[in-house]
Amino acid sequence: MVQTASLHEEVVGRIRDMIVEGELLAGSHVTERAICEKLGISRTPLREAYKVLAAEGLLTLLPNRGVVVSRLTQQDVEDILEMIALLEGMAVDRLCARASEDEIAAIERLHGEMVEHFRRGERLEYFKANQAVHEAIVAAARSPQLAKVHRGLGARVRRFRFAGNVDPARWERAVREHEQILLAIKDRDAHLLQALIRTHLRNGWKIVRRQNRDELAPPLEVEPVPEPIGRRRRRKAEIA
Amino acid sequence: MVQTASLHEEVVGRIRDMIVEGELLAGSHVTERAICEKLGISRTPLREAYKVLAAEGLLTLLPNRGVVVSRLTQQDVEDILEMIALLEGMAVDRLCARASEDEIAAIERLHGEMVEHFRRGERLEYFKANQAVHEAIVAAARSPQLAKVHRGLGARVRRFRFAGNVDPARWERAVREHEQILLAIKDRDAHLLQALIRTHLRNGWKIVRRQNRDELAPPLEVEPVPEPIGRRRRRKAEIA
DNA sequence: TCTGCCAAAATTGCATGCAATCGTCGGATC
DNA sequence: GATCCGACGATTGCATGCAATTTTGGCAGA
Repeated sequence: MVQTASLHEEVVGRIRDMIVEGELLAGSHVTERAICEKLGISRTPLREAYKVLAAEGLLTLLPNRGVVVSRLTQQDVEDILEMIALLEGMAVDRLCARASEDEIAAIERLHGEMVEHFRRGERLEYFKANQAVHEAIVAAARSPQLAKVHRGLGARVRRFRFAGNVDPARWERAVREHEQILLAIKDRDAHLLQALIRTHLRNGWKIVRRQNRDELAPPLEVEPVPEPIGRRRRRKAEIA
Repeated sequence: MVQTASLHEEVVGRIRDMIVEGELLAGSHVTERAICEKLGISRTPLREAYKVLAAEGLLTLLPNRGVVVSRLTQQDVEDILEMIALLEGMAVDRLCARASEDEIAAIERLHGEMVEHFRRGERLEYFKANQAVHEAIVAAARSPQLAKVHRGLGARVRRFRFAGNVDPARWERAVREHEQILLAIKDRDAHLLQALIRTHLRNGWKIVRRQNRDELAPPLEVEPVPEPIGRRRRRKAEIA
């Protein structure tokens, strides 16, 4: 049974896609009315979606002044990728200890599809398959909490990772790294996997950084949020 | 300048407190009107708060059927604590490499306050100071992204950790572990810190598990969410 | 007594309206 | 000419209203 998402959930997905695909640029101000008209919805579900995306870190709320697409510094992206590496490390530990043969077979199948997309030079499909492999690895750890945090972090940097996948040499190397990872999974060699995954993400980051140099906020910038002109005043409303 | 939070942010804080303090029990259904009247607000900011707390994992949204306070299994709590350990491990790595002497001094000061509360047997104050120490350690890593994820995970298990702090023997031992951690911080001994923090959280978990055996959902329960009676129907609204 | 079904009540989802706040532009003052 | 001030338009924050869905209660039939 396909559980149809509520309207605001669909909106969350749509805006997330718009950010990932670059339709909404980092740092840009997103007015409610513009999106409302674009999606044909009213402001209420949109505002609910804003709150969710802000909690995820993709949007930044400016009280009384709307929202902007969050800008990430190079350091931010690096930190998030390091956290992803830690979580995937935790995932492979559990995977080696507890995954069923079926789950490992599923990972192998997804891996095969990914390699096939690589052979055909299908960049977008490869990217999605790559994501699917990483998510299957996390899923095999059988921790909903881990999967949730991992997914949230992945969403924040997906845009940059995609942009980083354009270098042909890196692409081929990434596939080779994945081959090694798959072998280590089949051997349930947790120690090796830790090292491989860490290296894999680290290598990826080098490219991401090079490709996105312009897109990313400079590391030293304190806060890319425009400062209010006047001083903020207190709200009068108080909750009981 | 104190930035007064918007109404829905205050509501988020209030509901979070209500969950942490046990006023809202895990698994209980939370109707909008009840909270609205209790806080003297209308449904709009409350619903926005719901979405944020659901994104954080404290609430679970049941489409068309309201929200329930998320129930965590023993495994969930264990997984979250392990993730916290990983993140704090990452934090101390950076702390050792980059923290200023001022930041370390601040940690030492908070640690001192915590010990003082322990000596006086002030349980709640100790608990808060303990949190402050852990947050100061993460803050010294100077990664807003890391801090954000760490804070989110901490919120999800705060309730259980507090309940776990009632065992006198564990309490004293926790303080001793903190003493060791502080020393390792002052020595900037990242390797030792990793081990200490991991052990510290693991020891805490043993008590948490024992104390909260009733509160936590049993590990094998698939989904604690009450099943709908009728089948779900499709929504008719579609976004453009 | 139990089951199935239908209608009423309760609750949620979304749209709209109004008040408060913010940004801008024009004019007065120094 | 620059700065400060105030009013206007635009935008956000919150409250309320209506439609849709779920839940409940009762009743008929087995």
